[in-house]
Amino acid sequence: MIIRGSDAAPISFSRNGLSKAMPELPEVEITVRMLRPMLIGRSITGIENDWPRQIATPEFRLFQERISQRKIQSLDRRGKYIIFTLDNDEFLLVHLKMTGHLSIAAGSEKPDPHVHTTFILNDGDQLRFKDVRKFGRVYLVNNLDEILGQLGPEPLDRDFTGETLHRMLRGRNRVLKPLLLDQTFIAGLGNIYTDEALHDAAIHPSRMAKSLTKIESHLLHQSIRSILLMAIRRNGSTVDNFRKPDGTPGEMQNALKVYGQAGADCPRCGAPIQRMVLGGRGTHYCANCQM
DNA sequence: AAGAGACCCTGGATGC
DNA sequence: TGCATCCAGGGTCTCT
Repeated sequence: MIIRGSDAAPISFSRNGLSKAMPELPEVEITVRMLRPMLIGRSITGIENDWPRQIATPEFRLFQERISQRKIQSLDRRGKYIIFTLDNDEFLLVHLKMTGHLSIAAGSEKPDPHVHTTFILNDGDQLRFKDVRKFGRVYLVNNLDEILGQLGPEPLDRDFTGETLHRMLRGRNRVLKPLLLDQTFIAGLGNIYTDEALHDAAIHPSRMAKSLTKIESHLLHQSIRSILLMAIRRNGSTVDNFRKPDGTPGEMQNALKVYGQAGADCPRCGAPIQRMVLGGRGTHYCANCQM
């Protein structure tokens, strides 16, 4: 199931005790929505690349050959992947990871030094993939399952209900926070919105998945959906670095209640927000009202 | 099935 | 003040 949608915003906090953040489902969705009307129907006539490892598959020369002269038929999202459907039934996939960013620029415009892959479009404009940390990857495949086959359900899909989540959590002997970050469990959640959803549902991140009651599972389901939808409505979170494809920031960062808020008052109960490391990831929560 | 650790990479923070 | 070094940060893969 592919989500027909919009554009993305990675987040990035400066170093004062906070953290860097990356594009999660809402930011990828925003990116897709913004790029879609600008790209559908246009052709890729060539590619420039100064860091071939950004092309995950196939090998660069083959990639170059296969992408050339391809027309973009549609633009979609699945989890945190951006999917370009090409006119030869191949798919160009982009994962922004932490600092990736896609934008369209005139060919005459001087590129940012962190742009490593540039798709030349038929009218001279360019689709630029900028990525400071070089974690992001580009894939060209003829079978989507090759890359997306293992992804879990889409949290905003109609089929993903509270009952679904309850069934998925039941019997899972795993700590909740790392499980929610596992893309094969649910596709699209990242560190920021997982912390926010758990806080919203008043559930402690270190609870075991199987310990959630049916009511708690339904609450968490509702929180995951409402947090993601709010983030999409607010054009994603921008802290420091993140920009939408048109260069403007998102607004969701102003609505974050726990992520990056260590030491601040919990908006619900006033107790200080804590930070701990769970599954190797910074985790923000309120020890007083998340049970 | 679950979890720990490594790896990818950069730039801001820290130490000297 | 300037330079060198350290390490956070998220997703994925490998190994146990």
